[in-house]
Amino acid sequence: MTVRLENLVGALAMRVTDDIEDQGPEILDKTVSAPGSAITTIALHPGISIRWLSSALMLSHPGTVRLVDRLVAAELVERQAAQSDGRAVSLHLTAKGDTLAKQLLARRGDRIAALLQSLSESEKRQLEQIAEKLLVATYAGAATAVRTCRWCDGDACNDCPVDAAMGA
Amino acid sequence: MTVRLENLVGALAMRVTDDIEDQGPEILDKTVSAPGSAITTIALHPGISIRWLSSALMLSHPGTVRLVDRLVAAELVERQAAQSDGRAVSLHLTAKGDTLAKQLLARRGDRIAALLQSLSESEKRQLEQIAEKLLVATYAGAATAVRTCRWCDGDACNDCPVDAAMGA
DNA sequence: TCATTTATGTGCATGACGCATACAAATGAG
DNA sequence: CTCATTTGTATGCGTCATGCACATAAATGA
Repeated sequence: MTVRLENLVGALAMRVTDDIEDQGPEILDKTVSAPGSAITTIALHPGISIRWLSSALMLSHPGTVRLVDRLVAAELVERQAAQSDGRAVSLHLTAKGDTLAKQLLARRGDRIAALLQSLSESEKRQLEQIAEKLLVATYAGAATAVRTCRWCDGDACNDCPVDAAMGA
Repeated sequence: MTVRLENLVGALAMRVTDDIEDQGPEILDKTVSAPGSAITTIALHPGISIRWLSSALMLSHPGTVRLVDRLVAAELVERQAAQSDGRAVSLHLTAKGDTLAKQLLARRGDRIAALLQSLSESEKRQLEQIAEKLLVATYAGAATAVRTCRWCDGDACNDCPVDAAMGA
């Protein structure tokens, strides 16, 4: 039985997620949200492998290979050889990709900030504590953490609760 | 410049949205999240037209027609003639569709409840107030409201802040 | 009455995706 | 050290969801 709080949280979460993801079509050509998530995930984890990227995007392995193909063709991403493992691919953003990542993250921050504008300072402090607590409670392994953080802004992620839970 | 609070809220929102949408593949065959959103949207707005459904799902009009075709073929949805407008289609769930909607919403509620479990009673009250305030602040017309509420549980939506903003 | 707008449906082409498979590198047992 | 197994990546192939352009039907208004 769903109670009111749960329902409001669900609705609000979708609203925020929409605000974040709907900018893909605006900046990228007209593709879906996956390319945006890929760009920001690579920005957050330079050198990430295709395998980890696929789990961040909840995409099949071949699907991720093809997505990276498209990003490479768009000159946003480069495949490099991983140092430790000869099979693995080390994904990095090009200068163009880095610019795009900054745009995506800046717009994400702007939109969330606009949404939170109506809160008082005390409400903001409450929300920050609650969000932090929930992110820690939701931690369930590195794979889900990489997925949860796929649109995170590394510069704003000081004292990341997910990282903290990961270390524990 | 994204601050920590904004980043945490964004990450948490994606986490909750994932929890809600990822059940599509589990219950429906193996389609994406759109069918689930369609089912719950029709459950919340019986008799909704294809046009409004398309704006709730952010899908093109032809894409929505095809999606409804699939749902009708799966015996989850029925097309009925709208009473006031001879062109419009009035979408309703079949008994099978209604059962599925209840399953989807129940699981959604369970997952969000599990997430919120770690909060104290006072934190839950704080979060409910904040979520309500943000949903009101984010209201931007009926189209976005239908979209924001596309996964809402009507039974849990007493005193819906979005409806209230819509009336104002 | 008729032109315009609105709601829905269809032909067509594209493109993203998953499955099965292939290949290359690492790992481990003997 | 050799070879079977596992792991990471890439490709052939088919499927299916999607959008665009267009068609049809009903409502609206001059």
